Amino acid sequence: MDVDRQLRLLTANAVDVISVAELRTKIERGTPLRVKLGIDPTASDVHLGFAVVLRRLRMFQDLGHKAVLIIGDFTALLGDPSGKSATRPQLSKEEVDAYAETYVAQIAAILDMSPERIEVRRNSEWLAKLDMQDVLRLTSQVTVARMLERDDFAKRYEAGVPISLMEFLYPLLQGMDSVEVQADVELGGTDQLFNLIMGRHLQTRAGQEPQVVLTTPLLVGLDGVQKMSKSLGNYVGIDEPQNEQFGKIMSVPDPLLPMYIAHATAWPPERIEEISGALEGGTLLPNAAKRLVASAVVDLYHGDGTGAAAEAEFDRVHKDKDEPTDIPDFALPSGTQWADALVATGLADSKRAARRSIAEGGVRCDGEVVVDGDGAVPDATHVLQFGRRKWARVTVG
RNA sequence: GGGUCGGUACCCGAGUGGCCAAAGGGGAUGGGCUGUAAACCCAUUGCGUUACCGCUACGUUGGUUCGAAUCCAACCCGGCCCA
Repeated sequence: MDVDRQLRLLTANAVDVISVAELRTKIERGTPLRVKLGIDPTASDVHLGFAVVLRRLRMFQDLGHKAVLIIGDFTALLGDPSGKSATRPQLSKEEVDAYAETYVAQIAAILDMSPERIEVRRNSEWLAKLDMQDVLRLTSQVTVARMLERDDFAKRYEAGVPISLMEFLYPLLQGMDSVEVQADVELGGTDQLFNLIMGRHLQTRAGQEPQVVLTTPLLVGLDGVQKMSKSLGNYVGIDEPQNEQFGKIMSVPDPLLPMYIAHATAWPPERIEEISGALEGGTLLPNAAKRLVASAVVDLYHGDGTGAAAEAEFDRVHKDKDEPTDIPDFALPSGTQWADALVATGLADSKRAARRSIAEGGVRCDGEVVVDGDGAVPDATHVLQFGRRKWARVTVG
């Protein structure tokens, strides 16, 4: 593929590219680039937000370049402060190992895992060996003023929120990774910009050609405000059931649509422009656009055709107000009270919460609003609905 | 190291002896409207079979008191200023 087309595909919808000229030069050499992506094994679910940068890496792979995946098993022990306005809890080695394993398994759904296209490394490999002298040499390469330029640090410092000295080490260690694997390019979310640039700085100091830095946007989560993350619960996991994914995407606030169109799917740039253009021009309604995105995402992670099935199910439940097809079953002893049944099926968090919802008319049994909060569920099989979205089938007796 | 201010529920934050499971806001949940969007309106928001009853909870531990988030002591953690 010619260089211009490669550049277009690789940089489309990216936020920062430092720099396009450097990237062009590297591509023109014709040798496969080593494209680094660091993953922080501190959570177990890969979601659409992280998929953004993974898809970008996949694109590099498809164009003949080599992915260098760094599992930050050592840095995870420090806790990356990025984007958090607080120090992240440190994890034990065992936790990190467990997360790393499930992570890599899920990543395989997006990346090309064939050995000639990917190299997976753990940064404990080299970081664990550093002695105090190495660390001192490393810290001497960056000034405090430079560190405080980092947006996150600057804000926290300004706000009087604690910043531990250890956190200053994080960008340095991540930069060391780039030196160690001799990265040509490093990818990351926009919150990683500072760390990525640190890689350039350290590589230059080490006499290497600096890596090109390419950042992708942070996908905003379902709440419409904060970046998608597992801990905020505003995410769509790539592992989630198709109906779940479809429904979640349908609940994305409209203003986020252009972002989801551009980054949640694997559409080529032309298709993205076409759809976002239609949306902007008013020839495509938000609801319809959202359906396209939702369907495309489901197809992407569950196989072609599954998006249409999920859409049909969605209409069945939300348009025709029918029961979903995949309601979980539970068996309960005769005489179980409503509140206990709601807790036992996981629909309610506590009996108090269950009672509250019953009192508010938020619980239905076989389509009828449950009124008698103190009574028992009659013997038989019933379909319970809690709120609009939670369902359970119970067989009592 | 010294001085000073502070640590309250998911988050922010009020509360300085009983009327405090703890104001207010955010978030979340349920309901209405709707396109499982937004905006808006109503309600709820520690747990326990209703409860003005019990339990748990205001950094930790111990103490004073009939009674403590509130007073005392020690300790732990943090911000700011000085060194």
